Amino acid sequence: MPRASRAEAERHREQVIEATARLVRAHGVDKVSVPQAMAAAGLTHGGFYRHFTSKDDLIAQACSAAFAERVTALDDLAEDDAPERPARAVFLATYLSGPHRDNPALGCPCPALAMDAARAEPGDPLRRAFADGLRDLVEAMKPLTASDEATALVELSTIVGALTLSRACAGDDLSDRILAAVRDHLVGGTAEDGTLVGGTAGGGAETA
Amino acid sequence: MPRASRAEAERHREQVIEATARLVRAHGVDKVSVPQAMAAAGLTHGGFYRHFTSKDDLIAQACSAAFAERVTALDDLAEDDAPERPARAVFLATYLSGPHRDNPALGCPCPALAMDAARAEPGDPLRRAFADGLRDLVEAMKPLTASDEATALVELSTIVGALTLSRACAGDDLSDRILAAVRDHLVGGTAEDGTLVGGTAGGGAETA
DNA sequence: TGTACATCAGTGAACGCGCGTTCACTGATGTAC
DNA sequence: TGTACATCAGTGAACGCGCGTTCACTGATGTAC
Repeated sequence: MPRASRAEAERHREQVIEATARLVRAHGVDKVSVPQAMAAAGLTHGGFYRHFTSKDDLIAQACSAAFAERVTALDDLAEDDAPERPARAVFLATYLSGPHRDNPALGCPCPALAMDAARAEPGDPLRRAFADGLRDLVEAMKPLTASDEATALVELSTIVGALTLSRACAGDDLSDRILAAVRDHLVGGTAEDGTLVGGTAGGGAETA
Repeated sequence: MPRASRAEAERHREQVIEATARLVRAHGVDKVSVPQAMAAAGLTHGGFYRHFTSKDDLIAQACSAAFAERVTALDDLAEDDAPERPARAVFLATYLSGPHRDNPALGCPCPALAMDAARAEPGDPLRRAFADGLRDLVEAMKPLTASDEATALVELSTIVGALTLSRACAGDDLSDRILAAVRDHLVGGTAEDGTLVGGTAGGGAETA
């Protein structure tokens, strides 16, 4: 493959970013290599620097792509809001589900990338990408939870912490108990919004 | 230093574990090398395998040490409980403080190590060390929050998520707003336990 | 529309580096008498 | 208590490996006429 057309090259660039957005959520920033990311688009590593200025550059773009993907999903969810199937309850139950815990690659970038972002140097583009993405995600959550930023931040903190901890002890009884406890707390009996989602049963789709 | 006494060797082992417990919380499992960990006890890397069977072994022991350190701190805090200075409020305000956000090395292992544990292979001793440590930490929290496991899990999830996110966007306005929102939510006006800790002011000690 | 040529997407070998781990060696410690 | 010797904590060089990055090269694409 000695020379691709501009359209092909642009498609390759997008494939690399999308694949990295998945790989990085599943395995962490340090465990995704340039050769791996390029291979995901069927390319060898040599051409990497025609698309990106550095590995850090790619990682930051992958982080932004992951947040953008989630914001779109949240916007779609908010549009499908209905009294018998409140978007907030659907969002929380899906977020706090076994499938979301077990499939970080397509899940929320907050639990997956927050510590990588926290450990990035001040000049690392990942820091800005994460902060900007987080801000967008909080904005997208407001219509679902309440219009108040503080409430959205508390609710996001709660579900991010729950998913983070449940992933860390996956395979242990405690993992499911964490998800169930937080699900009950947020969408169970005493939630501000009345919802139809009640008990401690698991399940839910892969993304939210 | 060709041959240390057994007592010295044991002290070296403990120094390596303690130093690694700090390094690993600050920089992550992948960023702490065997030479670094040994250097923290004034040793070269060659003698590493007289103390540990592998790097994974050291990391797991460091994780356990970090949890043990925190459980001790929590037990001490519970003993100092007083009506005018409720241990729960002290714990939460300290946990959700700027100093705790900015000093992961001596802080809670949950936000610092959860994703490293989540990404460890099933056979990796870090997974078991984290799950066991988490269980101990939840037990130690019960006397502070409520005697109910579910409540402790919800509260822990909330503060772990808040610290994780605030670290990821440290340097940005949003970082302080996350900590303030969750602090107000948990120890502010509507908290189940009445407390004396009220507003949105920052501060607090380094550990809790 | 057809030809000549510059552009540049992708290749694959090479670089220097730090990693986890191994090993022959040193010499003080710990022990047996 | 004093001596002889085995033990073993720590040293430092070496291993194979994969990493991020660079670079000379290839040849189809895109463009100028």
